[in-house]
Amino acid sequence: MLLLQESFCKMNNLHFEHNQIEKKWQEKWEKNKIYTPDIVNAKRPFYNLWMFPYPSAEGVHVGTIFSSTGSDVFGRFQRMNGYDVFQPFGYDSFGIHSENYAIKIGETPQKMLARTIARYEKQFKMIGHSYDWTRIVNTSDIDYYRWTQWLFVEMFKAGLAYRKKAFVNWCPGCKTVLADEQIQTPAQAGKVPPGYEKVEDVPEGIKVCERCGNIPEFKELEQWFFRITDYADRLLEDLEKIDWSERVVIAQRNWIGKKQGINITYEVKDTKETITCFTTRPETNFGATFVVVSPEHDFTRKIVDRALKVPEHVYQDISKYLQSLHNISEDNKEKTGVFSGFYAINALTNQEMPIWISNFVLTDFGTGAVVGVPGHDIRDFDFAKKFNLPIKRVVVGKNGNTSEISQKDQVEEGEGYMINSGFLDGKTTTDAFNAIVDYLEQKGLGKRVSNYHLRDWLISRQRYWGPPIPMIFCPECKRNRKSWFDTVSKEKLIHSDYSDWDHYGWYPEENLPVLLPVIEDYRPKGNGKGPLDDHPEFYETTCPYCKAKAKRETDVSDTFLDSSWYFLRYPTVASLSAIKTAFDREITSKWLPVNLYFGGAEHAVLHLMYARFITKALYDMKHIGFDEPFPKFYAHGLMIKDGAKMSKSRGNVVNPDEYIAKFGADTLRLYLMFMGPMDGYPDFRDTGIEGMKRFVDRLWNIFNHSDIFLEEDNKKKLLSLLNRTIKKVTEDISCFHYNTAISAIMELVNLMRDLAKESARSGIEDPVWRETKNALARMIAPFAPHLAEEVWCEVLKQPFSVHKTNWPKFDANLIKDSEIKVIVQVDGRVRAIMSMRSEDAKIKQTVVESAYKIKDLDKWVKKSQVKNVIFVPGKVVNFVTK
RNA sequence: GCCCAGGUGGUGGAACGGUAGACACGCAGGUCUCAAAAACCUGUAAGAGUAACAUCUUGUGCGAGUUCAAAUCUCGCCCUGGGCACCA
Repeated sequence: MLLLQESFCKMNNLHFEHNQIEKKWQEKWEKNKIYTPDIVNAKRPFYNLWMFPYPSAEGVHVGTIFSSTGSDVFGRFQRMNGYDVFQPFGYDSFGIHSENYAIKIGETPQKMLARTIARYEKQFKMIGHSYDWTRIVNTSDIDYYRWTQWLFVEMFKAGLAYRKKAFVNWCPGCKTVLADEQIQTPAQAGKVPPGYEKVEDVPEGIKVCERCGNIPEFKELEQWFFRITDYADRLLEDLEKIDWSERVVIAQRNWIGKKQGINITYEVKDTKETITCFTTRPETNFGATFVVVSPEHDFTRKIVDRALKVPEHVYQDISKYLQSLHNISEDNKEKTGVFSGFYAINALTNQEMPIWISNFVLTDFGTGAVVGVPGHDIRDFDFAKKFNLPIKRVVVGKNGNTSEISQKDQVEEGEGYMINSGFLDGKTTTDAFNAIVDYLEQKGLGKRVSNYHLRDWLISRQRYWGPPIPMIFCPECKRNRKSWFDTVSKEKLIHSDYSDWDHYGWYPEENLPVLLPVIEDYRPKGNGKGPLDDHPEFYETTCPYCKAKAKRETDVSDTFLDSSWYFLRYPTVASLSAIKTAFDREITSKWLPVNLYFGGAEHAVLHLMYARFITKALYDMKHIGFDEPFPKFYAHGLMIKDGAKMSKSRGNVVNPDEYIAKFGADTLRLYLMFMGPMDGYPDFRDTGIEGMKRFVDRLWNIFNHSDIFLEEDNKKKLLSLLNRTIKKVTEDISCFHYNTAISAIMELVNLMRDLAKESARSGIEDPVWRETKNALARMIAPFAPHLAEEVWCEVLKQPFSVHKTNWPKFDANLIKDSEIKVIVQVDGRVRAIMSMRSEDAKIKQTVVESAYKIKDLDKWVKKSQVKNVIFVPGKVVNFVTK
């Protein structure tokens, strides 16, 4: 026995030689294509999708691996549950990130990407993910972006793409347009804008260019837009029918920002003019005392143009005021204003309300005009105070809750007076709202409307590295106009947003792609045009319809368009039909919608919104048969380092390569998954990874112990824990609680280790021991795929591959313990723990009786004192004396 | 200002009405060794208490409440992280 104990210690000194073993299996998996499902004939398709990365120059960091491993664990789990798992991989390689880095290192994006993609592939293969490497999608490939262009054309044909002048973010440092996501707070960007010393000195609300730290300006440019606002209601309503992480649903709901209200039209005294104001609180309109229009409002323009006559001194005041606004910088949010000289009539009260012109009102929200109800709105109140306008409150009945207003006390001090609207008494705010809106609509004074926070999607980029927008401007052509009429409803055609829409035509589908030419001067120019605008050999063309001289669009599309449909491309990409279509109809209906989408919550209102929109548009065009791309989306958290998001500019990026080399991919995977819950924000520290390496070695040692003889009770003990572990691990993986799944496995391994120590015998292996190892190898497979495969094939001598075997099943009968613990409480405090037969523990009388027999219990309670006994079968008995 | 997610040992975290701190990391002591590393064993919320056990008390950001029983449910605060924000 002593000798065997010694041999156990020796055995425990075995190390899992990850370097050779991991590489060996990675090669064998790829060679045998075990992760490549039969796309056409698969019986139980499961599309397991991870948000594809953009191949950044710094390579993969551990934060990326935290996320991708989370997805991979689930894919491997489902594969072992008998699904034909399709887990593809690709690169979001067209776009501003890639281009910016190429500029920085003075190389073309094409050259730079060839290198970074090769590096990414190598790194991802080292981690041992079960990707189908035969179906790579790369958004900058011609075979991909020709279909992105096709998608653009389809959107245009459906009336969902249009041009208008718009203000865009312009970085004076980089001399280029910036995407919204490139504008960050100085703290996020880690950059201090010019004129400030430290990040802390910069006032709140100022955002900067993530690259150079300059404060972006607004610049008016003519741009292509996608009409996502047409889908606002559906994007909102369909949130109900998808199973997404709740926080992402809430983020989308807020981003769409639907507000129901009414546009009330007021007549302007002594003119034929009217002013329409949007309000969500019409029930308080009896308390309206003024109207404010924005400096850009038509009414203001009419005064400036002297179409509306005002006394000369008023005109001068207004001119002076408008002039002063030009000197106010973007970040100066001080409210100023000037009286317009006119009055609007409140039809509800027949009162005259002075009309003011002020930067208090936003031009592009609602109608650009606001009715001021200072008795019920804090900002209206501030405005009224500042310019000495009257303040009125609307009386509220007992049940009404209309009067939650912070400045109530001030108002009641005598600043204003109360009036009774008759619409509020005894009503809730909603009832009052509906009553007044019905009333106003009947009288023809207003119209129910909804306003949204969501804006149309600005799709043009004055950049080089993206798909050229496949449009042609033909000064002559009328034929396009005809086609345009055929496909688009009249209502959309007369939309004032179109400037010269009737001269734009799409590039015929059969002529796609519009190739992005290889040019040397690909840097952004800073004059509001893309680099392609310097290349007549690119933009000079003939109209495909009338053969007149025409000009190509020289802007490229937003990178989010590339990623808004990539999941449709994956299943088709390796097939023959991929040359002829963006996505094969049949294959698409077999594999989509995506069964599980796994990715970061940071894309909540960008990628995830755009992808839903494009899917709905394609559904309406009858290209696909579903209108939600991701019925199930799991939002994982984000790995943190030293309290901040990992990023190169912060210098806190952790490269996984050295950890993989030193500890192995399995150890790193286990470590990352064990750090905390998948939706958390774990701070990466390498102090614990050695402990995980120890666990991997311990596992390896356990598997290499076969000389184990188990006593009967140990056998029972092991079987019971094994089955419980299978149950727990199965449940935990199903809901992405990987950290507790791993700890359950650790508990099983700890028991095995204890048993191995006391049960070593030479030449005998207990069947229970072997069964346990067999199940353990399969349970560990999603987390440590290499170790599991090595053990499965080389130690347990099972047929290749563990990743294609069945997930272990538990036997509910073996989980039941014959002895269970019952907690004995007195007044809710634990005073004893009884061990008893599980059948007995379910019977109240038996439990109570045995509890009374416990020595020392009378220290806490006497039978005579007990007023009540609470009994939870098999768990608790509580003696209540109070 | 609004919305969301969180506050549990020295650390990451478990438990999410029924033994708070599972599982780890770290630390301390020990075994083995000439020594070290590796491996293994023991201890580890705080306090009281004991020769040593036993045992008790207090503890899940703060304050109330519901309950036989609260980290968990309810209400009100405080703090941290994230998102949105001149949105009428």
